[in-house]
This record gives sequence, C-alpha cells and structure tokens, in this order.
Amino acid sequence: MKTYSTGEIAKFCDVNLRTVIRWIEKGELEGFKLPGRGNNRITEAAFLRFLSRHNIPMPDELKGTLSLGQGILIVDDEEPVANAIQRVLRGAGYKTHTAQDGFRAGSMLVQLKPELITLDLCMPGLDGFDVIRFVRDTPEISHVKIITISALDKAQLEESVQCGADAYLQKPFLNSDLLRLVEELITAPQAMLKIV
Amino acid sequence: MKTYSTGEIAKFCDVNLRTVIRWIEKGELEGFKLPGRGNNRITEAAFLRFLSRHNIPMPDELKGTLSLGQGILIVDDEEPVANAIQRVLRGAGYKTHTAQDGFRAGSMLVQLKPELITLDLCMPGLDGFDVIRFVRDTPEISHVKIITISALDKAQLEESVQCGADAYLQKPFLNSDLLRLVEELITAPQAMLKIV
DNA sequence: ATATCTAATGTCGCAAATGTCATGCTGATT
DNA sequence: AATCAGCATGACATTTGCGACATTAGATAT
Repeated sequence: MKTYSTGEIAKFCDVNLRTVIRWIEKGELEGFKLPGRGNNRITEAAFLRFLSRHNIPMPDELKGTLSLGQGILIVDDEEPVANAIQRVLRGAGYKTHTAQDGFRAGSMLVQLKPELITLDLCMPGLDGFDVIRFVRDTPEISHVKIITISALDKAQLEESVQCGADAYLQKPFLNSDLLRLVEELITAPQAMLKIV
Repeated sequence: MKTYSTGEIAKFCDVNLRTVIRWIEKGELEGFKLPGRGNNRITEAAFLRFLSRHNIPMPDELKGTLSLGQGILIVDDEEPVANAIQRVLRGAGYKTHTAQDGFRAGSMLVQLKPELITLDLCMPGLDGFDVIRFVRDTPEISHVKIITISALDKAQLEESVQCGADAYLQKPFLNSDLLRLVEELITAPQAMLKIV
C-alpha cells in the first residue's frame, strides 16, 4: 500500500507543507497518523480522490510511480466491439484489458484498479448504473474515470453521467472521438462532460 | 498463531524498519523478542490492535492472509435463498456477505478475499464454472473454499467439483448439512470432497 | 480604480519523529 | 559447513508538526 507524506504531497501540489497539514486537519484531504508524534500519511487512493475532487491536474512525477490507475478496462459483452475498442486504444499506446461479463468486470475492476473504464450500458446480467455507483462508492477506485457507451437513446447515457460517469459515447462512434475522449479524461482529470 | 517480523510490518505500513523497532521500544506496538539476538516478532492480534488504535487503514496485502474472521461470501441471485443461507451462517457466528449478481460477486470476491464462498451454479449472466476457474487461477484467492449449490441434477454439481469446487449441496438441503460442510471446510485445511 | 476586509497560504524556528547508512550478527536454506 | 538474505543497533541526516506571525489572493464596498 503506497502512501505519501505531507512533504511529498506538498511537492506534488507545489504548495507549502504547512498547507497540506491544514488540508488534512480540515478534512479536505484524507490521511491517517503514525503513532509517534502523529506524522501524517496519505494513501495513494485518497490523494487521487483529492486531486480529482478539486480538478487538480495529475502531476507528471506521479504518472510513472502509481501503483494503481494503470491501464484501461473495456467492459463489453460483444467480443467484436471490445476488440475494436481495444485495438484503437492499444494502437495509441494504452495498456488495456477486456471484461465480457459482470463477474469479470467486477473482479478486474478491483484487482487492476484501472485508470479508466469504458462501460457498455447494455449488458445482460449487468446493470451499468450499478457499476457506476459501486465505483463512486468505493474509496480505492472512486477516482476511476468512466466512459459509458451505448446504442440506446441519449436519455440513458445522460442519466449515466448524472449517476457519476465522466462522459459518454453514443454508438456508432468514430475512433478519433473515442481516443480524444480518453486522452482528455486521462491527462486532464478535471471532471468534464464530453458528449460525442 | 501467525506472527510478523519488523520488516513485514515496515512494508505493511510503508515505513522504515528502524521506525517499527522504535515503536516497539516505546511500547506503541506490542511485540516480543526471540532468544537469539532479540529479533522482534509481532502477533497478528497485536498488529491488528495497533492498526485500529491508530486508525491506520488495513493493507490490501493483509486481507487475504488474516487468520481471523474473513467471513463467507454468499453468491445467489434469489434474495430469499441468500438471506436464508446468511441467517444460518450468521447464527453460527460466521461473518457473511451476499452478492446477488456477477458484478458484485467478482468485486466482493477480490475485495473481501473471503475464506469460503457458497456459489449458486444457476445464475443469469454468471457462469459458475467460470467463477471456479477464476478463483483457482488467481493466486491471491486460489485458496478460497468453494461450495457449489444448485437444484439441478447431480451431474453439473459433480462437474463443478471436477472443475475445482471443494464440495456441493443439492437443493433442497438441510441447514445442518450446510453448517457441517462449512465448518469442515473452514477448520480442516486439506482440500476434501464432501457430498451431501 | 482604490481601499478594505477576510480567509487562505507562506515563513520561521524548534523539538520530535522518521529516514539513511554502515556494521556486525543471526537464522534459514542448501 | 557455507552461503545469503534479513535484522538490530548506533550515529547522524532529514523531514515533519506546530505555534506564531507575515504575506497574498479574492471578494466587496466605496
């Protein structure tokens, strides 16, 4: 379990150490204290949550050292679709995994803790909205970016964003749109709504 | 009684080994010394007390290896059935969780790393055999005991055991049979085949 | 535009906690 | 018996928490 000290956070956010401590005191940043004099430690997940909540761009120094938030999980029961998405994203250099049913999606989500998932809203035996709620309610992965995908009417897709998704794609979509969306969400963590 | 060395504790807490030794010296962390040169050992119970006393989050690596109460995961889409099983097991003092779809089953399995799961073979959108294979193929949870449950003919149930399940129960079954099976599987570490 | 106010952030200094390094030893494995 | 990774320990370097106070940024009023 990777943790950061206040000093490290301070460097990442280009802010004074004193300020980081104040954030923790006020509950803005979730940390815990070591026994000694109460030195603070912040888990990687808590820090990512903090960054995403305040629309702070991810520090470059972090990118290489993250133990979680690696790669993209593609959740789609139609193999051709999953493969197509995978091909596009891998072609752009992303590390990808695919899950073709709810069980795989659940286990891979928790195990891999991907940086972003593409989620087919319309899968047998899997309620996409349930997945979104689960992600947002689970601290260790609550920062994961979600792109919902569906051929259905926009209403459902927009509802998914209400529910906590970061963006949606309506089928059929252009590969270039998919790529742009992924890149935007991954590089600039600010919560944005992108509709394609 | 499982014990940890200072090095292990250091890794768990993402802290220097020297610091762990100082915690022990100051009595913050309760340990004892081995005869030789006085190498430290910390019991699992003492470490857990330490973690909870200081509100330190439980390291993920620990979840699967804890010898106490990881509980039982009940995978069944029929709520009444799941509740019935849960009532029986809780009544016997087990900590239980239920998952009523594949996604929940997958995520809870990896997250909770339960000691044992009861698995309904016949769930919409979830292939029980796939779950068994996944468990056996995933190192962190490959030790999890699996009891398959179904109202189907015995052939499927027996096949599930071939596939890696530890035992099966054919519906309808007696609560006492369920309890006996769970207790045997949990207390006796050797992989055994019990058919009821 | 200027002045004013307020909350947030930065600065400084000290003591305490934690990290680093080198050394020598132990216990496990072969 | 021989090897090797892990551990304890002391000395020293660095980081951290915290109080008190200075500075800044942003909003509001004049």
